[in-house]
Amino acid sequence: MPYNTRQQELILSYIKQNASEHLTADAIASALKDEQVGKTTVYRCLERLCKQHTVRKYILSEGKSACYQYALGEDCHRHFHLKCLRCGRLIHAECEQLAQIEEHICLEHDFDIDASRTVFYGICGECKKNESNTEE
Amino acid sequence: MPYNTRQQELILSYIKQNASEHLTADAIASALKDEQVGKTTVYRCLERLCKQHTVRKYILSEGKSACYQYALGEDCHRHFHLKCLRCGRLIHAECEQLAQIEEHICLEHDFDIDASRTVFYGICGECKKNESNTEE
DNA sequence: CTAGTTGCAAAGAGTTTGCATGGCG
DNA sequence: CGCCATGCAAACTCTTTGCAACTAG
Repeated sequence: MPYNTRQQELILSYIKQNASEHLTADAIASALKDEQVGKTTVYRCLERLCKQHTVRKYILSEGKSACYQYALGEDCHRHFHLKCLRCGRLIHAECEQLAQIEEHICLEHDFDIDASRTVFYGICGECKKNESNTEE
Repeated sequence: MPYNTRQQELILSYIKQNASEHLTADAIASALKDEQVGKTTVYRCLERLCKQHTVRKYILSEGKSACYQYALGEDCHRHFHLKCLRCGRLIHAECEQLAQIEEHICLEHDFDIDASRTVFYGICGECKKNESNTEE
């Protein structure tokens, strides 16, 4: 039977307020350091919140921190990540058609995609523009 | 100008011989410990081989070792890769609808996907079947 | 009360780096 | 010979764990 603690409230509240962003455990701990929330607690809370699917965990690149994001009520909210190989920018793509990719691959290829691990690599629009001028 | 060293030959040769498997840096180092190949060298060699696209690096599970696999000569620009997080199997998916994903992301998200770098992570059909019996 | 929660410090795992040595071309 | 490659040890990063103190229900 889970308890309601000050720290847990603060962490969840912070994640909700920043639902549009990817937050690392470290970022959350830093943001709440004035409120006296320990880093270990942040990790343990996030683990709990993930288990109950309140928060989604993304592993965007190896060795780097995992990212967390508030999982809005509707679970059709899965999104994919586009990572630019040139500038390194990470774009979150939320889009109906991308959700269909998941379905297609599941039905036709018998493969359940884990969107939290999957990253599309390529070149973003900005870099495409710059590339036409500046050849590498 | 890269040099040809004994260690590099051994590492590449081992990866080629085990092209059907996903190998961790540690596994490679262990397999070659009799041949006097240091772990640091394995890491640095793999890094080089990845850069020249001779080897592919996979992140199969968070916190765990990355895996490496020999990238066969095949032209991998035309299809996508599905990597099973459970069994490590790599599936090459060639399919008209997947090609449309590329187009969709290019047109709607202004992002040119590099299919040779992009890997979909998830659970394959085989593992899904096994999973229904053995809950984790 | 009593079981879940906290948080410091320390352990851990995987990977990277510093630096002196070794060896390819 | 010059320069890249090697390898040990130590550093590093992110995360988990041990354990005693704390607190919600």
